[in-house]
Amino acid sequence: MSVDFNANIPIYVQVMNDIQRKIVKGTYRPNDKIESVRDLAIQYGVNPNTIQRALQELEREGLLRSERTTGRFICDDPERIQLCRKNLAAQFAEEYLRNVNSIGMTAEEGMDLLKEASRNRRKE
Amino acid sequence: MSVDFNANIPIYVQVMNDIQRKIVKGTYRPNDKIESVRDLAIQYGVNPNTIQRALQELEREGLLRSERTTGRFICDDPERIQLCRKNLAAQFAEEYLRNVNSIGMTAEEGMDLLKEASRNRRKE
Amino acid sequence: MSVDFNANIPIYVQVMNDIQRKIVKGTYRPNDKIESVRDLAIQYGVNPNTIQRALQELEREGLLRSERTTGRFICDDPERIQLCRKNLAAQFAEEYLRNVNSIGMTAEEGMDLLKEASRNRRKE
Amino acid sequence: MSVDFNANIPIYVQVMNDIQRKIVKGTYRPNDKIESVRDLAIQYGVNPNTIQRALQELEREGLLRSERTTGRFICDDPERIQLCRKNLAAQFAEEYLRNVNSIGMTAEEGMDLLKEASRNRRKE
DNA sequence: GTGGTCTAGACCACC
DNA sequence: GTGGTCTAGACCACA
Repeated sequence: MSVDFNANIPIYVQVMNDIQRKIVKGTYRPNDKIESVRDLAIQYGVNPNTIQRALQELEREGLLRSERTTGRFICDDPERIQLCRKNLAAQFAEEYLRNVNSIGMTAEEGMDLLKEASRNRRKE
Repeated sequence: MSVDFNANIPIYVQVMNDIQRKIVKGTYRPNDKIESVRDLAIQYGVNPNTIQRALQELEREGLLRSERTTGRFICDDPERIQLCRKNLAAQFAEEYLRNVNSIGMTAEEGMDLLKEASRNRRKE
Repeated sequence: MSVDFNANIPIYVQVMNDIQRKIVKGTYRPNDKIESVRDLAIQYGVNPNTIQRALQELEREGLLRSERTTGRFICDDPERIQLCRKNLAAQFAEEYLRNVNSIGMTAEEGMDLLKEASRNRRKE
Repeated sequence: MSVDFNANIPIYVQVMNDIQRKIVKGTYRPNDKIESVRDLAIQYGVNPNTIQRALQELEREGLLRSERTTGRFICDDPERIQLCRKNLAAQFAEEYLRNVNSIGMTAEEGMDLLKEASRNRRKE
């Protein structure tokens, strides 16, 4: 649920991804006002500048828009969000296939592997 | 096939992953002698220090062993390599499930997505 | 025709420019009564404070005068308005020359460029 | 030649524009190494972070590329730079036409105005 | 109170 | 020495 700050990946990217996923998942809905930079900084336990940067990147991607002095808002175009969701999903699948392929597995083996992993997950 | 150096991931990690995958994939076979640091540096087009570090990490994981004067060799224990392969594969699957989940997809949807991506790949 | 609120330029400046241009263009004629702050706020879709500030600046420039209880009026001196128009025009030309110059174009090339842009505009 | 810091425009944008123009103008040539962030910060008399941001934006536009630990380089694709130059020029012309139009001048009057301004400039 | 900009200063991995 | 990240803290215009 929360974000780990252990990794090699810059914090602002982690925050960015987290928010992006909340948008495409629907946790944030189109046209919602997002929390202020300062509030998000407290929530994530990082510096406001770090949040600022994450939000700027999302703005550039068109998932957010900022209205000066009133706050930042989730993009109000559901299609754009859906497109982003599809892109993300395709990206995940592509990465997975590339990964299994790189260790000499066919896509079919990759599918079986996934089924098993999925079963294991359910048990936990 | 080759390694991208655009990414944010340190080059030595990219090299390390590439070699690791060649080992579990069988491109390098158990007990094979691996190319010299100097040769690998030329192959990958990077600084020898970078190769050095990548190989050190692989040694630490037990996939390589170095013999002082004769060079570095692939681990001669096929089981260890198989284990590593399984671990990698499980890791990939786990990551994929975590990803699709984070954008509100079930494992089933993830499977379908994968099938489609797999079909698209074949066409290319 | 209308005013964009995307830009980085403060809204009150945008409004100010818009009104100023309407004055020098003749949309507002000398001695005309301008709409009330409240009405302009509705027209532009912004906060009345924003309009208030824009009008104050125009007063300072002498293009408007306010009469306490009856409202604000366009300056009644046509010469003053003409002067303002010339200044604006010269400012535009100066800026354009500075711009093309900064990317290594001569004034002549700038003229040609303009002709072409003018043709393209007409087509749209 | 130098950059003014009076304006309302953020410093990083001013720096960005200045460098962009030097690139399209040819002051920086394709594949040139640009000065380090620290050096540019001294040259422009601003904080290194400010330079950092300006360069990042230029990278995003594809005019620069950064190679970790070795420095930043001007884009090595002359076509891309030419394209950028044309875009800038068209943008300037478009802006000028919009401006003169907004005060009720035709494109022809705008051309004449420009000729005059150009003559005045030469005299200075 | 909001987003935006800027500074000063620090630390890091990489080469 | 290079780019990159992050923090802490400040100030500003805007509504």
